[in-house]
Amino acid sequence: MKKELAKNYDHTQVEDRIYAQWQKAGYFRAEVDPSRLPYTIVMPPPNVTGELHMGHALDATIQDILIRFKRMQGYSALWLPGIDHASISTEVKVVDKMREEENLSKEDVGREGFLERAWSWKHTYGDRILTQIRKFGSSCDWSRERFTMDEGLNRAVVEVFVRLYEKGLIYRGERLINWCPECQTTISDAEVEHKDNETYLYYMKYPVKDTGEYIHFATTRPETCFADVAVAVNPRDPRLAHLVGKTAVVPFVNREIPIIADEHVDIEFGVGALKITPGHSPADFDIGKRHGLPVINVMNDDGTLNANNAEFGGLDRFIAKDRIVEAFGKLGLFTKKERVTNAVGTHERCGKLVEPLIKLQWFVRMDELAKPAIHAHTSGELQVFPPRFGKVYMHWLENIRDWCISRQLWWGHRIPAYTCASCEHLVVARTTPASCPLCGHAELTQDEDCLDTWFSSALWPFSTLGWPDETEDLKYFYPTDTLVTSYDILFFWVVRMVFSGLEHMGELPFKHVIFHGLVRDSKGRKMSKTLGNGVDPLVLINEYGADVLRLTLMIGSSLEQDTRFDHKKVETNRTFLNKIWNATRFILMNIDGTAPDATVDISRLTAADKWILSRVNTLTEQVTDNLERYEFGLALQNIMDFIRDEFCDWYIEMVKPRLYNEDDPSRKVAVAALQAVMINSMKLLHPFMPFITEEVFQSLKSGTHAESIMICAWPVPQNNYSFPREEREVGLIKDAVKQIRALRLSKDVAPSKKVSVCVVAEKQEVRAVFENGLAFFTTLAGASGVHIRPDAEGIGGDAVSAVVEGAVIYIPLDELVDPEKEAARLEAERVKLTAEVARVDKMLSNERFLAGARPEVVRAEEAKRAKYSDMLSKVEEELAKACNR
RNA sequence: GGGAGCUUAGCUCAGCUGGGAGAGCACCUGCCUUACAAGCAGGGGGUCACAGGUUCGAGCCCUGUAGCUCCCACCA
Repeated sequence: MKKELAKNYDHTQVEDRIYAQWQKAGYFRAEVDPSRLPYTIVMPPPNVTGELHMGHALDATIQDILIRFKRMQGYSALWLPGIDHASISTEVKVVDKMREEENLSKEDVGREGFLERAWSWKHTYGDRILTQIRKFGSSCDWSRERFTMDEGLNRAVVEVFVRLYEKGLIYRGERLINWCPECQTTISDAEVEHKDNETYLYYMKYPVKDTGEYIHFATTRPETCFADVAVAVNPRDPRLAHLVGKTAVVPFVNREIPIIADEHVDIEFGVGALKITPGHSPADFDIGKRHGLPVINVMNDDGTLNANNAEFGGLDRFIAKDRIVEAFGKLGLFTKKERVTNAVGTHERCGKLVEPLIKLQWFVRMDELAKPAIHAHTSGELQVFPPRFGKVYMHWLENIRDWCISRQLWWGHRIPAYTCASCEHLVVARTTPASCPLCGHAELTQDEDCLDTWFSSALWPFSTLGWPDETEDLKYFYPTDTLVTSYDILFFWVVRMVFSGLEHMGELPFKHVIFHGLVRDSKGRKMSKTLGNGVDPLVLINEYGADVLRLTLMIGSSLEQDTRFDHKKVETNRTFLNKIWNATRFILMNIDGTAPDATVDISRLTAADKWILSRVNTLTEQVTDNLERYEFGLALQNIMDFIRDEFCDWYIEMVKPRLYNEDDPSRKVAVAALQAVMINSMKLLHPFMPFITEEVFQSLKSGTHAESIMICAWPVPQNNYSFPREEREVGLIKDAVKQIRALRLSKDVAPSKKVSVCVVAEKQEVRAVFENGLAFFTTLAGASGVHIRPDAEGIGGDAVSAVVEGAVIYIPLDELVDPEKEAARLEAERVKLTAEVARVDKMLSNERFLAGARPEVVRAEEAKRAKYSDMLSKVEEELAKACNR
């Protein structure tokens, strides 16, 4: 029975069905198997907040390529999937939803009511995201799926918190933190995005007590005036030296503040004096500490000024700025303002201005934790791809500051700290203490705050494997092998996983980190909601299938660069799938009755068979090597080029006559070779395009094959399928066929018209090659009556000629031949070859080249010299003949 | 202020330790050849940003310049 396939590939008939089969067969499940090596990737958990975007698709594609590749290589390959609770983003979304749908606020529903709604959000959107990841074709081990807030991970979080606290690496303190008035929570330094802001620099002055003088200063933040505790000048500034030690007076609140000297002040800037506001500026906070100055807070959590602002209390910070300047002006204390751009901190989630505020918060002490993470990179133990990101990693760790981890949120891991209601003793504990260890009082209240989302993500590579329990999974799969992520979360996540892994596991969480670029739109812009230029990967999958999406993301890409996503590319990439599909159809049409076993009888192989099998060998080597080096784009290019340019365009065309002739003794071997080459190509392509390769494999496989391509062994090059001689010979025949085709077209010979061809080669072995490939002139070049001869005797001026290595090809075309044009064509060829020969000669006569270049390079150049000189002399002969006509 | 990346065909981009400039799209010519018109055959098109340097040899290494992009950063 011949199998028949539809003429065009239709992913809708394939992808979901195959994914379900894989899942049912349990191929995604990674077993703890001491007889095999583990290969582990933990998926960067997508936020439960939203939809998946192209970045996720790229991320998942790279990881799936690696996992499928390693799985086929025989590793026990685990790709552990999961979702992140995304504390702040989710909380904001749930709050919005609650307000819109129920007209309720957090305060209305309370902590319990809120968490109930948040969990229901998680279930709805979490499930949706996981369904979407499946659509990508991701071969995750779903039996090990985790959520950053599930019970096991909560245990890990509490354990880590307690351990770090007991080691003194977590502390609670009043520090200047970044406060987001919009989201009503603290955020870490990493979450602050500096943006250039057009604003004014205000020139103002305070009266200096008992002198009648004023001290001038310039500031961009007049609204924090009432938090000023000093005015500073540079100690080396002669203009203002006489004021140091005197006292200035802040109007309205009439606070007396010292005029101090500090190196930090830039003499050149403004008027060379700086108002010191430790409560609202990180730089000023440090200066204040140096001089033992007090800290005053003038702002409320919602961004309005508080009661420390005299009559300005209650005003919003932006309104207050103008009012205060106005009021200063009335007192003659404001002189001028000028336009200036300065960098302001914004919250990377909501984009709103962040306020530095003093608050009592929890911090992770970073200096000790950073050291081993720095060492891991300098020692080469942790490898980063592309390597330049290593520098970014180092720079950040070397300049790291303590990490503020507490958030004024409800959705997240609650801080395991308890305060005694009686003696106010602070207890950090794994479980709620029954009573105060200090005074025995039974009533303790837990800290209201939650932890930064990244605190739990930082533990992901080991918490997901069962830590703090010493599970079998943890012992076998940790440390993981490769982490794949986008470079924009290097600081948030990668660095924190590294130091957490080193601290709690004593081992790096992964050996390699791969950073890929961002997926941008066709114009190179970042995809974003506000621009509305985002592309939904699921829409594309519905229309074109996941294979095409994956192909589009990977082809012609490198890790170095962001990639542009263009819908047009998707459309053209689809044709490659169709190519594969039709090659398969062709093979199936020629497999009749019992499908032959794909093992090939070497003794019956023709030169063409040997050539293509040898090429598969080389391809296998290239693809494997490129995958090992994370050169995904190159590996994919290798396969595509092979399938299109060599297998389809040449080999299939070459074997057609054998297939169409039922009596051809080499027919069976051709079918077997077709099948073997196709199956091998599909194996190499499978990590990139899992669905179509499986579908093709299922159509072509015979009894001796595995039941799924997913569990096939990765191809390895085999010496007995390496045929360098046939590669050269078929190469020569291809050259000859191409020359004939080009000649025909240039002479406007109708495709249907047969031309007779005469091949002249003086060497017997060259003639043998052409004798062997005689049929190809007929079938591939439209030749009739091909003659192969040792000399050109009797070939007259009515023929056009072309030169290949070792032979001249003549086509008698009678009246179509224009001697002048022939001469011009040959002359152009002669010029080209002369240049080539000269170039190669120069190299080969250079002793320093012979001494310095690699031997294979020298050999290649020598081969070129032989080839080109031969062709050049033949072209010269033909040219002479043409000119004599 | 510090650092990184990019600049290759009209467009989008590859080019892996230096060794005859590539792909896809677009364009031109000819073909519905029984796997595929979502196709086949053939073709045109590039001082590899610029200027120096190292080298027998540079798109690739070094220095500098220009333009674009990004990251980090407590000059108010």
